[in-house]
Amino acid sequence: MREAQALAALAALAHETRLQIVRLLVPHGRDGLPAGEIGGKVDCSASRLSFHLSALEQAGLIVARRDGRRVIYSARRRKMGSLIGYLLNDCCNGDETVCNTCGFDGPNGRGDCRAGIHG
Amino acid sequence: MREAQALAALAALAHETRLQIVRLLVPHGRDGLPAGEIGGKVDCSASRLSFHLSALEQAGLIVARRDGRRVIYSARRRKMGSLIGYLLNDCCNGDETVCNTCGFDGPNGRGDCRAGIHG
DNA sequence: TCAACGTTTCATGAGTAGTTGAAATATGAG
DNA sequence: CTCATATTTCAACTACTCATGAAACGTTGA
Repeated sequence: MREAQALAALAALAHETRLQIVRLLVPHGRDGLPAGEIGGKVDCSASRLSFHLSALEQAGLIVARRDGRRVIYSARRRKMGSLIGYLLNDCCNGDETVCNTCGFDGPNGRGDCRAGIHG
Repeated sequence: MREAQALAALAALAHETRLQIVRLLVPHGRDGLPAGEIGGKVDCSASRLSFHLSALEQAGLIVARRDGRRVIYSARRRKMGSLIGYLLNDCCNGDETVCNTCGFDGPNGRGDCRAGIHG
């Protein structure tokens, strides 16, 4: 990921509602959620929600598709991964302290990443 | 890391100059760099630099100490790690696609993290 | 104490992002 | 076609962030 993209993604995530939206969408994977349902969970007006969804889409973090009269949004998880990769590698240069602190706990349990990286 | 902290950190990083500063400081670890030297590398006026350094410090991403008439700034690498951990775990729920894409390449080479996490 | 250096603070103005409510658009049902 | 639903767009306003240059602050050395 390039710096410009990373900056756009960071700016998009640096807002409470938008971060909530991403957190909500990631677990739903490709299926995503319709805008209305997202609005019900993050508690904001339709126009505000649309604004934030548009901001996230422009930053490449989510993608929209139409399903009948609803619009389904889903997280672009590779983009999120790229952003995190940028922070780890380009920004922090794979620094050991940074890596050791990220305390990853994926499907195989906390510490997997830490153990794998720096032996 | 809590959401509020993560939001503050993301907002701080979502600026070209400030991202550059962090990138510059991380490799210097605890030793850090004096403000003037940072200013020389990121090419901005002294007052602007001071503003950005202050923003990063308030977000907890860097820390300042005085050394004579100079002020030395260093990256708080654990904070960066915590932010990345927040993005991976709290925000993305340890999602496999996200993790696989982060393409970590720490000291032991690209792919360590990927291999370690999801078998 | 004085002058020089390194850095921060302040006041100001410009630009950008965020919120709101109303109106507009797009789709599906009757 | 008309109506209801789902979502987006628009205009207006507020609030915040950013940049600039001048002034102030703290430290060192003469």
